[in-house]
Amino acid sequence: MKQTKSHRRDTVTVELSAVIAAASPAGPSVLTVRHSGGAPSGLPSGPLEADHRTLEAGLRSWVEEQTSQRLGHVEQLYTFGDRDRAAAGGLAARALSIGYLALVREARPADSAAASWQGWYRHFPWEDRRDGRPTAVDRLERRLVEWAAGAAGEAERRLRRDRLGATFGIGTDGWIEDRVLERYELLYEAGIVAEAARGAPAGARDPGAEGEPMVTDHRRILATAIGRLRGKIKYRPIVFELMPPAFTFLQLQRTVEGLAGVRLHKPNFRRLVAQQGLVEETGEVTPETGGRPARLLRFRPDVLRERPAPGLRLPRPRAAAPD
Amino acid sequence: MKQTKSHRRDTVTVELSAVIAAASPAGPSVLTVRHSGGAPSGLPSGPLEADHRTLEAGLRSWVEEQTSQRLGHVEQLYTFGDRDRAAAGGLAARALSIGYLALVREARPADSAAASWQGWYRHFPWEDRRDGRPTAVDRLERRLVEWAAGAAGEAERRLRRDRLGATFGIGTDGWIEDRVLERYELLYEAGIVAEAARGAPAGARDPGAEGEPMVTDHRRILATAIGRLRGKIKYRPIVFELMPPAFTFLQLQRTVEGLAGVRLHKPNFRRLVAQQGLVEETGEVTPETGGRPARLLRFRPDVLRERPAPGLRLPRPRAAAPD
DNA sequence: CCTGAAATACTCACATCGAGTATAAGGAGG
DNA sequence: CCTCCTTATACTCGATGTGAGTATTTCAGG
Repeated sequence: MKQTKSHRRDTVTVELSAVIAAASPAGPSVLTVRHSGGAPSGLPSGPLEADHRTLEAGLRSWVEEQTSQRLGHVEQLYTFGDRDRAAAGGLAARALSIGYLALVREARPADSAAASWQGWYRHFPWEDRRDGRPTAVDRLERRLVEWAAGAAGEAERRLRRDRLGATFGIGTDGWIEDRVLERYELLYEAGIVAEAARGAPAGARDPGAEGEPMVTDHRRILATAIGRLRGKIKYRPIVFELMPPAFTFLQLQRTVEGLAGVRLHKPNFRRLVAQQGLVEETGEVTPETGGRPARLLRFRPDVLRERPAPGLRLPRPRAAAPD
Repeated sequence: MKQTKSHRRDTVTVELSAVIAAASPAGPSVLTVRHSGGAPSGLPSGPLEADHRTLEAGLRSWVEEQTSQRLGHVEQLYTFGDRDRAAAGGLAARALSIGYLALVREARPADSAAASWQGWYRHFPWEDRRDGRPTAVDRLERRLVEWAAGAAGEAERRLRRDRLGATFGIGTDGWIEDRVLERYELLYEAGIVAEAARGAPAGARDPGAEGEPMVTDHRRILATAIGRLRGKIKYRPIVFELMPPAFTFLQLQRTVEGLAGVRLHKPNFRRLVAQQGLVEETGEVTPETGGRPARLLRFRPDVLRERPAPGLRLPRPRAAAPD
C-alpha cells in the first residue's frame, strides 16, 4: 500500500433534507421553505447534530421544527457529496447532503410563514406528460440536440445522443417516467438548468433556464424523490400513503397519473386495482362529482400478506405490429 | 422555531465501503479484507478525505489501494448512521458509513495478502435456496418463531408475525429473494446474528449465531448489496457486467441463479433471454461441458437503445388452481 | 323526458409465461 | 460401431395478463 499521501481527513458537515410529498387528484406537491426574500426556495433541511440518535430521527426533528408537519412514511434516497457542487460559495468545507423522501396524507396549509406547498412540476415542467408532451419541451429538446451535436469528437457525440435516447426518448420511442434524475443531470451537464451556472459569473446566467430552480442541490434531491416514487408505485402500494382514508377509483387514478406524469386507460386501471386486491369498498358512495355517484374505497392492508409485490404496473403501449 | 436547544453540530467521520461482487456459474463472491488475525473479515473501505473530488472517486482510490482491483460498474447503496450501531467501541464520535456496490468481471486472485474472495452465502446461508430450503434454515426459522411469540403484548406479537411472513415467508407462501436486508435486520433484532451481541458482555455472545459475521456494519452493507443486485437484474441488464465476454446460455443461467439464490426453468430462461434480444451469437461453440457443445453468446448493447427495461424477470411459480 | 357526465361492466385479440416434452449432438465405454 | 449418458436446442400447450375498445347504468339539470 502507498502510505505517502497526506491522508488528510475531511471536515464534513452533513445536511439532512426532506422531500415531503403530498398528492391530490389535481397533482402532486412538495413542501418548500424560503429562507430569505429573493432567494430560490428549498427543502426543509438542517445539519446532523450530536443528539440525533439516527439519521431519520434527525430529519424528523428538523422537519417538525421548520414546518410543523408530522411525517408518515420516510425513506432515504441518496447521499450527495461532490466537493464542487455543494455550496454556492465554492471552496467551503465539504457538505454531505443526505436526501429523504417523506409521504404525507393531507397537504395541511403550512402554518409556518416560511413554508409553502408547491406543485412539483413547477420545478420540472418537462416531467408532466399528462396532456401529451408540453410544447415548451420542444425548445428544451432542441437545445439538448444542439448540445449533443456540439460535442468534441464523434465518439462523444454518439455517447450524448445515446443518453438523449435513454432519458428523453429522443431518437427512440420510449419515454420512461422513472428516469427523472438522469434527465435532470443531463440538463445540468448541458447547462440548461439554472443551478449549473451557480459557479459561473453572474453575466453568464442563462435567462432561458428551464424550470424553477431551488437552493444548492435541492432540485437534484427532488428529482431523485420523484424518480424513486415513480418507480416504487409499480411494485409497492405506497400511493395509498398519499390518499385520504376513503376515495374513489378515479381519484386514485388521477393521483397516480399525477405522480407518474402520464395518462392511464380508465377501465384497465380499475381492473388492475381490483384484481390485485388493493382496495375494498367501504359501502358508501360519494356526494357525487358530476356524473353517476362513485363507490368509496379504502386500502386493504391484508394485500401485503397475500401478494409479493402489490403495485400499480403502469401500462406501456403495445408496440405497433410490424408491417 | 425553537432556538433554545444546544444545536451542537456533530463531529462526523465518513467511511466509504465497497461490496465488490464477482460471479461464476458456481456462485457469487465478494472481495473481503482481513485487518488483523482473529478478527472477522470486512469490506474494502476507508475514510472520506479532503482530496476526494467525489464520494465515488474516494471509494475507488481506497479499493485500488487495498485490493489492486479495478472497478467497473459502481453504484451507491445506502448511508448508515445510527449512533449506537457503528463502532464496536460504543460512545465514539458518529461514523457515517456509505455503502457502495461494484461489479467486476473476473475474480482475479487478489494479489494482496490481506484481500480474498469469499462466497457470499458463507455470510448469508439462509439466502441460498438453489437446492431447496437448506435444512439449517429450519433451526433459524424456529428461533424466529420463538422470538415472535416472545413479544410483549398481542399487538407486538402480531406485528412480528407479519414481518416474518413478509421477509422469510413464514406463514405465507412467498419467499421474495430481494428482501435480503429486511431479513438480516430481522435477525439482528432477534439477536440471532453475531453482530447484535457486539455491545453486550462477552459472556452473552450467542454460539449459535447464524452465518459468518463481518466487522462493524459490513454485513449489513453486504445484505443491502445482495438485495439491490437481486432486484436490479430484473429490470436492467447488469448480470452482463459480471459475465466474461463470451458465455453460454447455461453459464448465464447458473450465474443468475447464484445471484438470486433460486433455480430457474431452463427452456423458459432461454426463451426469455433470446426474446428480449439481450444476447447475440458469436458464431463459435464451447470446447464442450459434458454434453452437446453449446453456442457461445455475447451481450448485445443495442438492447439498451431498444427496450425500456431489459432485465431478467425471475419467474414466480403460478399459484395452484383453487379446488 | 332528454342530455350530459361520470361510473361501471363487458368483450376481444394477442402477448406473455409456466410447465412439460421431444429431438439433436457431442463424449465415454464396451 | 453401437449404446448410453449428458447437455443443448426446439417445440407445444394451456392459462393468465393486458392493451384497447365498446356498452350499459345512474345520477344531475334543464
